[in-house]
Amino acid sequence: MKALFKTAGRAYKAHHALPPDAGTIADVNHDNVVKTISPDWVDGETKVMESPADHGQDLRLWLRLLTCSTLIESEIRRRLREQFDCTLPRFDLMAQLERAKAGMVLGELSKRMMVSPGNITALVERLVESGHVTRTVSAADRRVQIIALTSFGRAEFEKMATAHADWIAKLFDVITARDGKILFDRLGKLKRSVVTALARD
Amino acid sequence: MKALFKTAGRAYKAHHALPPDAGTIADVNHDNVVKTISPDWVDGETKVMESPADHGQDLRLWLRLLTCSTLIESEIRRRLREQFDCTLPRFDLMAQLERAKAGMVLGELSKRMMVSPGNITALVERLVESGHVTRTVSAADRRVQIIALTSFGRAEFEKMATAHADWIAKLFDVITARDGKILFDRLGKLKRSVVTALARD
DNA sequence: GAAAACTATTTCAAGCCTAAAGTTTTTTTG
DNA sequence: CAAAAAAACTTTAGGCTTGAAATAGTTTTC
Repeated sequence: MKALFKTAGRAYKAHHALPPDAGTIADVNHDNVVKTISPDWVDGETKVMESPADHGQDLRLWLRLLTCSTLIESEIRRRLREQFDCTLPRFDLMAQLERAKAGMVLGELSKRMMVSPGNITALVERLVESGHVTRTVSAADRRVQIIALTSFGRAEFEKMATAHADWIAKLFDVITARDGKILFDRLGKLKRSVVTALARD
Repeated sequence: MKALFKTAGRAYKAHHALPPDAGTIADVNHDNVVKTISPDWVDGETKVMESPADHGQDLRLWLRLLTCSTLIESEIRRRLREQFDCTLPRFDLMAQLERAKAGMVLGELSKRMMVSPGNITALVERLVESGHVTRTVSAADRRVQIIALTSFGRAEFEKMATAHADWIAKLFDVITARDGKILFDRLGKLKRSVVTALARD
């Protein structure tokens, strides 16, 4: 595949730090940061706690959630880049295609990946260039493009998917099955809460 | 502030779909997608379940976690853009600065926000241009730049922070305090698991 | 005190991502 | 059927992000 791009992953990243999940965002990566933290934080948190309806609890939960997913996501991006010279969006796109034997329409890819159509255009273009996918104009409807994995693309993806599953398993190593179940369950509730709130518009 | 940029938020986005958190990633945003889903998915999940050490459970948990945070994050980006013509990175940077009365060194910002230094350079540049922050070369060490909120920046930030806390509270509305506590707690465990795994390198 | 090592920041190339404004093709409607 | 509407993409401008290389200033070492 020979270096399609110079960089692309985000090795750092983990925005959002509003009331900073007490000592936890910072202490995760830079030991020397912690000492500078305590006094400000108390203020920040106190302030938040005083707002109506206990927003503080929700905010802290949100920040911790974000910290977790960013931490994991960054690591996966880094490994995909270092070990496979691949980005997460490329991996995701191939993951979608893997289960669509007959290929998938560009718009469908966009919907499933929850990214804008214009984004997919360029992403697919690069994947075509590197020989991972093909793009065919549909005979039935000439507006439509069908994207499918090449056998090379499929082979590459299998390698990455195996490694990926392994990385996740190792990262989640210490979590007991029971806690995993609880998390999964409560995150489901959270998702429903968010979706419900979003629907109220 | 008059339109600093044309776009910037990601209204969609929510990559990763490896074994697709059954019916949940897709059904969240595009009603018409659901019908195309069922058969592929079962296969996907079955396959994953068969892998050693029950990676499937971890993978599903990871995907659900990612779905949740992406969902919330996208919405926040969207609202920041629509209601305040601001991006999440800008908001985050100001949030960091808000609790640093005397300003903060660029490198410190980079560490706290967990993004690369080169990124902060441009972000700060734009915030200086729009009058939200100031950038001063330190007298003690001329390599160092001290970034601080202007009073305008502070005022703008306060408005956004208030709205932001409110958005989160509304999104988390349905979650009981008890479930919130459980989530917060287990996410703490998860974070420790991840950090531990990352340290083993 | 000069050379070497280290630190803070900027610059660069390239990919990611969005919203909005086109383009082309198909479907709907009067 | 022809005009209008809708659908599937592509294009464009512009912000975000990284890793690596370069710049400039400070500290350490001999």
